[in-house]
Amino acid sequence: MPWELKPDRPIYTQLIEQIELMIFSGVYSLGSKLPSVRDMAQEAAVNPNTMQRALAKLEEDGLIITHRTSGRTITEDANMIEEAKTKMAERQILDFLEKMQLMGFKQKEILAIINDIAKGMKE
Amino acid sequence: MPWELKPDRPIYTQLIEQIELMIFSGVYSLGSKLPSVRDMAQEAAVNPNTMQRALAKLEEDGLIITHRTSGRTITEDANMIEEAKTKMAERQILDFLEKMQLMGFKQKEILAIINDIAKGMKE
Amino acid sequence: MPWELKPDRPIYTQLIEQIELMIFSGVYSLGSKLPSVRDMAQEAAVNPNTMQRALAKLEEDGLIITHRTSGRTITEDANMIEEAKTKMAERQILDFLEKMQLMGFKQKEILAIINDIAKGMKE
Amino acid sequence: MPWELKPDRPIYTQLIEQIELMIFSGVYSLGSKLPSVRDMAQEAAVNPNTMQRALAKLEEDGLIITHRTSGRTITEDANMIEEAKTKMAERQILDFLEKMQLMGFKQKEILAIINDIAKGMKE
DNA sequence: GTGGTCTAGACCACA
DNA sequence: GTGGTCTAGACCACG
Repeated sequence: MPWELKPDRPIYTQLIEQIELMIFSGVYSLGSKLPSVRDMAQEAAVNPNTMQRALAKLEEDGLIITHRTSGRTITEDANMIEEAKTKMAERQILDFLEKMQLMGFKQKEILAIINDIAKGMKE
Repeated sequence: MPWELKPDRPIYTQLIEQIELMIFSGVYSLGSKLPSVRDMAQEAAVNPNTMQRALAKLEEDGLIITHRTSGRTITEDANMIEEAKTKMAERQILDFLEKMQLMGFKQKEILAIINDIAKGMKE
Repeated sequence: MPWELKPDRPIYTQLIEQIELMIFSGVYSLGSKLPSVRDMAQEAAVNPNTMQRALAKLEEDGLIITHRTSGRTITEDANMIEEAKTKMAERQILDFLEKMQLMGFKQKEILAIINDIAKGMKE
Repeated sequence: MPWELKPDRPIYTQLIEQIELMIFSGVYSLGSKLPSVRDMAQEAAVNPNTMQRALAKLEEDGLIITHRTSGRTITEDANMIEEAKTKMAERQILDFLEKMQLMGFKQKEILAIINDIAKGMKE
């Protein structure tokens, strides 16, 4: 899972998204311990402050728990995670549909196209 | 066709999108002349600099042609337009599918969800 | 309204509180424009980043609205402000009562003491 | 008397508060001997260093006396204790009243609110 | 000139 | 060694 950071959006938001994805997909499992801020920052080739900002947001959202002097862990609340996942998915979909409609595509067209493309992708 | 500008994203990108949409949907037809920057800016209730910036980007992409002494026209190259539209759509879709898969959704799930949500949207 | 910053708690939280107080008490009225981040930072003798952090939190809470390139204004939503004020008051009171009880004071005692002291204060 | 430690504030300050409370309320009476640091630490399920730190602060405030070779005792000076208690209470109350007034609450309002809330709390 | 982001580097409290 | 905060200074996008 390489850290892909593009310069077109704030880095810290991309960090948030990618860490969320790692949580959703089980790379970081329920209750497991996260590396230290400094380590994660180094691995992502990012300033520790930036990584800290991302983690702070994730904690605010309840996905991560900070133990003041002994690192951070992923929440053990599966519902919390499921909720965040659903929320993220909805936002993705709505954004996508809105853009496609702005471009003049009708719903039928969108579904047809996406169907076609999806066939060609790896499972 | 009201100009809908939200304050959460750069104005000029929204202008680009909306003008593109107008081109794609034929509000501005092939080869037709665009209003002056000032007029367009005024109609959109936007700073002329901002409108200027949007138009510059559209020209860069080949959708608009600037005639130094006589304003701007939409390109007459239908292929160019179709190409721009397709290109934009493809990138949207691929980005979307990739993110959804990273989140752990299978193709069937994605299609099911998007189908559901699309039903609730305005045509 | 001098900026009183003590070294025993994070500065940015103190900035948040003091700006909230200024909003609640009308120093900054509904819809009025705030000074620039840099100006406010200078006035409070604080790094602009720190002031920015405080203002970002206030915006997150809905008390302040950021206009991307033209400064910030206080929300015009009186309810929003009233709500924040009530919330802040409740937290103050609960914190206070909890501490007093921890110290062994009964409710009657607390009320008696506070009554006495309040008499001696300026209206 | 269970040791209630929350992870949101420094452990050692919570230890201080709880030990103070035990002194104020007579659980540890004037002149009585305290358990060893290790025992207290174990009972509170806390690192001995942390307990040590809390006791050091209490000694600094004069509530506890360290006898280099024979452990610690509570001070025999009743005035000292009463003074500490009163001092702490006064500061709590004044801070509280000041903040509430800054928020624009009149004394009557404060008393009314606090009265309401106090009713809902455990004795 | 406005807000937003990022970095580098430092210091602190805590356990 | 852990997270948290702060500063200084820089750069960027925007209008």
